[in-house]
Amino acid sequence: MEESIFQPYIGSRPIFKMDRDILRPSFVPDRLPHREEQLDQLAQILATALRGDRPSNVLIFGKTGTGKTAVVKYIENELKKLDGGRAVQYVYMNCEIVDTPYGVLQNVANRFVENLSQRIPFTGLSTDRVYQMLVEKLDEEKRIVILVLDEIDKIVTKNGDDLLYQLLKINDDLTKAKVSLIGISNDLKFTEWLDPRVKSRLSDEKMVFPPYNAGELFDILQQRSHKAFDNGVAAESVLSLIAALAAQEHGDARRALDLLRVSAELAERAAEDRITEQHVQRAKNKIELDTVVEAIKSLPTQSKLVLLSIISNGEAGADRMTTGDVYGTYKELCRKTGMPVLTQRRVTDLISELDMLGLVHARVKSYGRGGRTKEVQSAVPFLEIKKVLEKDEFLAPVRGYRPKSQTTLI
DNA sequence: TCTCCACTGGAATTAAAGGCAG
DNA sequence: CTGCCTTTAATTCCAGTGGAGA
Ligand SMILES: Nc1ncnc2c1ncn2[C@@H]1O[C@H](COP(=O)(O)OP(=O)(O)O)[C@@H](O)[C@H]1O
Repeated sequence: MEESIFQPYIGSRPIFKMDRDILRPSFVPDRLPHREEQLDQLAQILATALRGDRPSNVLIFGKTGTGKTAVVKYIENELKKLDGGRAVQYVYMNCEIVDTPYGVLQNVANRFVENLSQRIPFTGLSTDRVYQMLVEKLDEEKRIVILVLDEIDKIVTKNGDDLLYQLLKINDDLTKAKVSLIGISNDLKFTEWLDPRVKSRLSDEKMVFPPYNAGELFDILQQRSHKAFDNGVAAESVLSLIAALAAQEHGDARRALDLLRVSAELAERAAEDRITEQHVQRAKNKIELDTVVEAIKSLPTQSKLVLLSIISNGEAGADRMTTGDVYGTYKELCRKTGMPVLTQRRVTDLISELDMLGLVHARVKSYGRGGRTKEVQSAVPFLEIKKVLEKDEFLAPVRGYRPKSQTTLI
């Protein structure tokens, strides 16, 4: 083989076979260990569709990586195999990505539009109008539509349950077609946000996906690694380690598979012929840092300013601070960067968002006479994150910034 | 019990993007 | 083409609420 500048990076000959796709989250294996019950239950519910009747609506609960999406997709594939006439159609919608009523209706309707020129635009129309177009499209044929709303809690907490109310009674407006809803939620308590009528209609059937324990994760990993690697690449001891680590993370199978994939990539890059426990540990660190770095890169500038304020204060020796302290530093950073200064009300919300992303810790605390406020603390390593933040061109003017000594810091 | 410093919920505003009727 | 309307995201404005130390 010719010498090329890419040589060191492409790994001229693979040390071991690895089928990356098999380890990706989008891959649906032909067997889902430890989800037999759920598969059965869902199959039973949806089998109705094959007889031409509308299946019950289903509400599925479970933390991330408990196999909810995998089970739904699996049944979708099975159903398609049996349904020759294509009278049953699946529509999958992730409400974390499409999180507005208009967006959901528009996207669903567009699945049924083949003619590009007739696609519904992403803005401009009224929501009612889009709903009407959706109804028309659906009713063009006799069919059963199974609408899967993943992360359904996201759209409810953000926009209320009006959209769900509308979708649940869409069958009243349809004559030929019938629609069933499958809602998938991470949050067991999200039904508290729902109108009781919406709640009962949506949850004709309820399913709960418990987190996997280490043993179950091990089985899942073993099944996948059999497919993805040659024998011996991923030893049982390595798989148990990964399973144990993922079990600590609320039994997240996605985490486990990510760990396995990244470990394998590290092993491959080091030109070793098997995955070692060291690779796993390194993979864990890499994934953790990568996730945080990605989250920060995609933050809007204002959030970056708030985060930088928190980090700078922390660096200056005040690990824990109040909202007021953050806001003080934030205002100064805005001045130096020429960015507009948002109100403290808004900054409070931005801090809460950073907390949700796990980038900072924030909890409300009362200091008696000192008032009641959030106690804020950075949750990310100062140096690395500062480097990432400072790559933002808007933050260029404050590279190397140190806050003025603030006596009020806790 | 008083009071401090924000938290927090909600309404209102603003600006962007874009369809549609005249 | 113009003016008007819709949705959405981000933000401001307003004001009631509250935990606990002095
Ligand atoms: N029982 C299982 N057997 C094999 N793979 C599984 C199983 N449960 C989950 N997975 C895999 O774990 C990953 C995450 O699962 P997913 O269904 O997307 O989780 P959720 O939707 O609950 O967040 C996917 O790659 C999926 O294939």
